[in-house]
Formats: sequence, C-alpha cells, structure tokens
Amino acid sequence: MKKEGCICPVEHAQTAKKAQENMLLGEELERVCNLFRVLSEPSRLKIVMALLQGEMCVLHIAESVNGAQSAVSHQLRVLKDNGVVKSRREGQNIWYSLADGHIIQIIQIAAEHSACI
Amino acid sequence: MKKEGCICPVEHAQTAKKAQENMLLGEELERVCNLFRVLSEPSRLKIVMALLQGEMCVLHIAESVNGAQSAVSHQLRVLKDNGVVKSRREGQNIWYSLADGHIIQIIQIAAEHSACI
DNA sequence: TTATAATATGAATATATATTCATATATTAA
DNA sequence: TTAATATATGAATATATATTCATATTATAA
Repeated sequence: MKKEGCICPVEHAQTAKKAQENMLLGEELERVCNLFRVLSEPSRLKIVMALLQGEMCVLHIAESVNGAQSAVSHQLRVLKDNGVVKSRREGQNIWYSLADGHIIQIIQIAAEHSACI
Repeated sequence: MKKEGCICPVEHAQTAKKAQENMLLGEELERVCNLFRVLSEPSRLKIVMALLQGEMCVLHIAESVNGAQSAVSHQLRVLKDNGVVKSRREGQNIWYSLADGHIIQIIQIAAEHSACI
C-alpha cells in the first residue's frame, strides 16, 4: 500500500493525504450510498420517475410502472425508509409523493450525464 | 392492476397515464440506473470522493480509501465503464480523474439530501 | 534481456437483495 | 358484523456482484 519510490509528482501524495482526511465515513457515507442504491434499481427508479408527475396511490403507481402490487409496495417501503418518498393516508388509499426537490435535481443531472456516455 | 371503481381523484388517473407515457425505458433507463448503482457501493463512492481532490494513480487512490490494489483496480474499471472516471497513462502509472462535473454536482446534492433524512 | 513496479483480470466464494406467493392488516361500506 | 378493497409483509428462491487470491500484462530500469 505504501508508495515510497513513487514516480508521481509530489502533489499527488498531498492529494491522497487530503482525500484521506476529508473522506466521508461511517453513517454519513452509508446514507449517501443508500440514496444511490435506492435509485439504482430500475423498478424503483421507475416509481420515482412516475412520482415526478405527481402524487399517486399504490395501485396507480403499479399501473404507471407496469408492476405487481406486492413488489411496488416492498419498493415503496425502501424508498420511504431512505427519505426518497413520503406518504399520507386518504381513506383506504395511501398517497405517495417525492420527499423533496433534491431527488428531482439528482435525477435530472444523472440523466444529462448518462446522455453523454 | 386495473383501478375501476377507484376512490382517487380523476387527476390521479391522468397522472398515471402521463407517467406511463413519459417513462424512461430500455437502454436510457439502464444507463441512469447504472450510474446510481456505481455510486451506491461505499468502496466505489470513496474512490470517487477521493478523486474530488484531484487526479491520482491507482496506488495513491488505494492509499486514500484504505483499500487493496486489486479491489480498487476492479472498481476503477466499473467506474470507467460507466463514465464516472477517465484515465490517462503516464509512464508506468495510470492516472485517474473524474469524468465530468455532473458527478460532483450529484454527490453534493445527495449529501445535502442525506443530511436531512 | 532480465528484473522490478504498476496495473489488470479470471475464477471462486460470500453476501446482498429483488421478486413472488401467500397471507395479514387496515379502512370503508353494506 | 361481514364483505370488499387497498396496502403491507414474512419466507423462499433466484440473481447480482464485491472481494480475495493468484497470476497476467505493461512499462521502465539495469
């Protein structure tokens, strides 16, 4: 792991040191990773994309993404646990929507990036 | 899957319809998911965070993230295949850096979001 | 050419998790 | 209370993939 007789410029050793010092760790790292993990499954990303259009109940979401009720419900729980969606009960229905604007921004930028690969 | 005698307001059916029509599909969906998947592994996200500090060779990156050479090399390939990092050879070394500014933006917003959960 | 250093990679194992099925819970209407 | 509808969930299976180990490749120096 040590780089002793290294060919790289001195600045690179400093870069490595700074990277080590500023490294995201522990719970904070996990939370950011979890957000990305949640958005990385096609079925879940489709649910999030559907909710860009507005609030919906579970069955309407399932219809939007062409998925099974059970699977969508499991996925919504993961999305909610990770702060991507929020929900409110309305009679027999539970309506889901995006938790905040960050999600929309992230997806837009990711889409731009992916278009350039 | 059908919602016939649905209690939800009429707008929700239209929302579902719009969501269905505008749904990201196929390769485009996969590319966006892949970007998120790549960023969702702690070991890989740490590499990306390290590269926020600047260009580095594999061993300096391994040092930054406290990881094994082989694992870091495998991860760098995944990152490169998905357009997150780019590389250039410099003698015996190969220097890696972030592919573009989108990655930085996405991580910043994700960190903000995660701080609010 | 040989030796050394940096990086990459194939195979195997271990682990995580998405989906499905069956069923449970919760709400409303009759 | 009973029936019907919407949603949630536990368990099992199937699949994806991160890491490790050993080794291959590439570039430089002696």
